[in-house]
Amino acid sequence: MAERSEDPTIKLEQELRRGVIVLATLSQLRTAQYGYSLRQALAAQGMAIEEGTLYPLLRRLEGQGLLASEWRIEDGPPRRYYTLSAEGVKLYGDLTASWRSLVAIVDALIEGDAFPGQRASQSESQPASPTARKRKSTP
Amino acid sequence: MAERSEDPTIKLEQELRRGVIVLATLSQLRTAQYGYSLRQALAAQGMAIEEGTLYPLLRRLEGQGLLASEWRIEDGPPRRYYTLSAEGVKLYGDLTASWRSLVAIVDALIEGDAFPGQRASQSESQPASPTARKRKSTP
DNA sequence: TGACATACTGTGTGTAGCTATGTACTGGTT
DNA sequence: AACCAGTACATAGCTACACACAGTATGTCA
Repeated sequence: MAERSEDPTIKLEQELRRGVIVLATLSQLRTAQYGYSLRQALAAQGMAIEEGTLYPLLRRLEGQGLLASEWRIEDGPPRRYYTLSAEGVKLYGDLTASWRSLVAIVDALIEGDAFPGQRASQSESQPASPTARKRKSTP
Repeated sequence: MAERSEDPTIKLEQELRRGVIVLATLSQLRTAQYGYSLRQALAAQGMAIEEGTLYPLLRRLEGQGLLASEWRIEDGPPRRYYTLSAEGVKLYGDLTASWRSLVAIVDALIEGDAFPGQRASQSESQPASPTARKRKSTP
């Protein structure tokens, strides 16, 4: 035995969260924050991120020119504060738009054919025909 | 050896989509489908998935006991039809719930402190987390 | 007979989160 | 002073996975 991680639910939920980690991070960096406070702020809102994930992420985003950082000395130890760069602001806007359209698509998919129990919001826009797609007209 | 998109936007949007691929796939398998038709159905609803992604995914999910499959011979070539197993149905329910709570969290984050541009006013779907956001860590 | 769409399989690669660990400073307690 | 917990950042190895880029084979139509 000793079969670990045979519960796919956890892994898949992690995968779900994985995609939005960057978006969540950027959303908090509209005001300057340092890693530790950022992590606490995210956790307080239900979006916990491990240190080993967050710190490399911040450096990666900075390396891509999306964040700017600087060391600041206050009373405590030196802290590296991160903020969105101009490029980061633009990307954040793009990502937000992508997020909204993705939510619309997925919501439509999971409510596609009636599923009892719960409903989330409106989903009207898809005239998707369930059958009759055997033929594809191509230019 | 082709350097693909140095544009981080593309990559990050891919990461966004990555998490929901399983959820989208499962949502369509409440009725039996084979890979190719599944792929077309998803693409028709705005959720295109590459073959090299979808087929291994289906086998992986089957290996985890979430899907059941069988070959069927009809007029065309043999097709492997997939459907949700009992376990898959349960996981699909769990994942859907996770998805909804994630959407609520992320929506709260990106609307956290007013950002000009666009807003999604009618997305008050979940009364899930009336948490005290606007947390500000001030040392 | 070719050309193309259909339908599935396989391999390689790059990205990236998670766990675990290391380093260093701070403030409080004994 | 020595210790320890919390703060704050960093790195290494492991793992999972989406995608590109092939292949293989069948069906249909000009």
